[in-house]
Amino acid sequence: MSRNTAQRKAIRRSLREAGRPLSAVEVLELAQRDVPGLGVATVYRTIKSLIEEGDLIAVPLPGSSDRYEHRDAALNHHHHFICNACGRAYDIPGCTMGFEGMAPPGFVVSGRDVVLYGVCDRCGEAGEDS
Amino acid sequence: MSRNTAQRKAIRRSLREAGRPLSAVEVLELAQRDVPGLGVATVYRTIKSLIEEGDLIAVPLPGSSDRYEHRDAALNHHHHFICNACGRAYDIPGCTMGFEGMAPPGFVVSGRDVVLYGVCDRCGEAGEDS
DNA sequence: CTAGTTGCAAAGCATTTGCCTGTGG
DNA sequence: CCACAGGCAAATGCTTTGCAACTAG
Repeated sequence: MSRNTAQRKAIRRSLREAGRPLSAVEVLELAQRDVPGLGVATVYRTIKSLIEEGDLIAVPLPGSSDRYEHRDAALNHHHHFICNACGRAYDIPGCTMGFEGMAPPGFVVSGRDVVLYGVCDRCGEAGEDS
Repeated sequence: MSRNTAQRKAIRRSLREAGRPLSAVEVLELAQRDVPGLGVATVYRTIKSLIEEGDLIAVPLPGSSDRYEHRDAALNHHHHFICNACGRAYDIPGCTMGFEGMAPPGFVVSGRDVVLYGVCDRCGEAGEDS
């Protein structure tokens, strides 16, 4: 069913090699290196089908558009980091718990999202010349 | 500079009485009880000016549009809960920490968002007739 | 009186869909 | 060959903005 076209290959490769969750635009830009004529619609359509196939998961973040990463990366439960300088998202390994009991009575907790904000290593380096 | 119009009063009142963070549409619907002709644009504009005045804060949530709540409500640091059934957002009192050390070396953490998902008390009751 | 405020409608953005051409298998 | 995939452009949904009429102070 999936026809393994050049564009699909480029999109998969971008996500695989990024090592962090990518936004649709980031995927587009990376994949366009392989397939210059690639359009946004194709990126969105391919991402959606990859999610349906179970290869990719969507990472919703507060205040910014969804990122996407390989299911494998999400298997070991982790949280995310957003750089206030460059806006990139990163994975943070490790699972924190103890939230389930925080909810008021009558509320049933079934999941959680933890997002840290700050400055990433790359942006930290760049601004160190104080 | 703020002219204390009927619509502004209605919007402030909705947010004050809700007791939880409201989306723009929720504000609109509540405020329209007082001012039937109220338009969305006014809600967004008023919310923005209330934020600039420091009365309101925006609450960005993963995967859904921003909610807004009184600054006072946000003063005692807290997290948020989103009901998977009705989509409403709630405040959860209490501050969890110990995240700052989780970031990889080179990453500086300056803030965090914790969002819990599940079923709220209202929706829990409704579905209890099993 | 008159600058800030409002409602409406149009403009922006990011994402989605329709449609017709292109192509992998 | 031909159904799926892709590119373009139009359509969406949410938020913002332009503008002329309106009103609080």
